[in-house]
Amino acid sequence: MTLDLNDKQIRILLVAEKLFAEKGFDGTSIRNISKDAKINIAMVSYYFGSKEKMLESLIYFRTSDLKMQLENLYQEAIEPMEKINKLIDLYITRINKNKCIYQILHFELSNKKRAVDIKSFTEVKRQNLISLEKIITEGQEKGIFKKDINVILLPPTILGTFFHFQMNRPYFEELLDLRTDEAFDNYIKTDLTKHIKQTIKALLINEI
Amino acid sequence: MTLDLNDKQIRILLVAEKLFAEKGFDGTSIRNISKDAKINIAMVSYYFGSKEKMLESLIYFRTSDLKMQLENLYQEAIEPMEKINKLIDLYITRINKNKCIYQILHFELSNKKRAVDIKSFTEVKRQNLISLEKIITEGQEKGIFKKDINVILLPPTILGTFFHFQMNRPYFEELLDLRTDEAFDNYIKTDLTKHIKQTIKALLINEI
DNA sequence: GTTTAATTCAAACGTTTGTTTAATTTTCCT
DNA sequence: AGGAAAATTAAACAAACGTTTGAATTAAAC
Repeated sequence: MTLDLNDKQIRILLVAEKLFAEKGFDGTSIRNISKDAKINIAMVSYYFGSKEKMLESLIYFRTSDLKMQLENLYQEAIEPMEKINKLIDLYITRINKNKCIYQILHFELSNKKRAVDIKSFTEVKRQNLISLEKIITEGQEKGIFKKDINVILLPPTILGTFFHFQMNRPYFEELLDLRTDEAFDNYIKTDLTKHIKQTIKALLINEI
Repeated sequence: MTLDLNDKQIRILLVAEKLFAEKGFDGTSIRNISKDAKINIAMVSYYFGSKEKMLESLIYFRTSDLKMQLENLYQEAIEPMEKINKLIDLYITRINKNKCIYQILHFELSNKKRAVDIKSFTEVKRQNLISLEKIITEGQEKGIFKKDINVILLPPTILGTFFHFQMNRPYFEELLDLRTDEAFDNYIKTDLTKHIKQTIKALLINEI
């Protein structure tokens, strides 16, 4: 699958991304999108074929470049624990920068109504897992990490903790008194990131 | 807020719960629900007033009894670490038994389109946090848990890990070769639960 | 048994939905 | 400049949406 999108197509996708994230795919009409993007309602069908195909284009547009990021990380000449920390930073920064598409994916992945093509995204996850496994093995061979680690369940803990915090934003905003966007983002960058790093580190090095 | 639901109303809610979880609130029509529940389409408006009010009734119906469960746990005469393990078991069993409503809540909590009344659910979360804080303090006073623990971020790690695993079910089904519902549920009850318990234990007792 | 209230139903309501049409405008190439 | 291709438009399409209506049926009360 390849995408060759012009400026106008990208503008439509950006508006659609925002609205899908806010109101869901079914909760957003083509008329909503065309109004915000200041285009005619026929343009969506003209450029993408249909509303669903536009969603597929959007997902591919936002996830296809993810592939290479973790592979590069493995090649860096730093300690395994440092790689893990960088990996967590990378995940949080990346997802925080692309909240909308991950919000959409989060819903669409568990939606039985549409069989939207997310093979490309699954492939990304598989690749990332392989990179993570390599880092863990490296750390084990150096005697830094302990032996029995369920690598498959590490991403759910890293991503799950972060997503859960994002999904319940209003609740944590009030609980932690984070009234501005800046305060909330800052808490993620400091306390939440620190918590996740601590959690994973504890899992990797402490014998229990 | 109180609810006095008759058998037919509950039957409607159960069908709605299933469909909302599968296809989303906006992705499910009243006609879908009435067909599956074998009732006339007018009955939803007749009993609940509107589709949105039905959602509110459903959320209240499913979450109002949650309140007391954790309070009892704190009172039990067992070690703090054992209480934490029981708490994790309780969360996983409870959510696993009520997958549908948590799937719905997960989406509705972050949906800007509807301002559905979830105050009752927020209150449940607050109460649970207080119970958890009491357990942690008890463990710290006994010298079992370490001092600086970010209690607020423990539920996101417990619940987030579990939800992330549930939300990406098709991916993990293939990755872990869990082809039947039984195999999947069994993996949750054994490996995933063990992983979460290990994670939290490592956070509570290991100095880093 | 009659009356009153609650329930159920088919039909219709006015909107909104995603998509298509056909005419028009703009862009690009020679 | 002229003609083919691409882009844009308003209008219309049938289908689906949530909700309401008013008559028919059942249940409850006296």
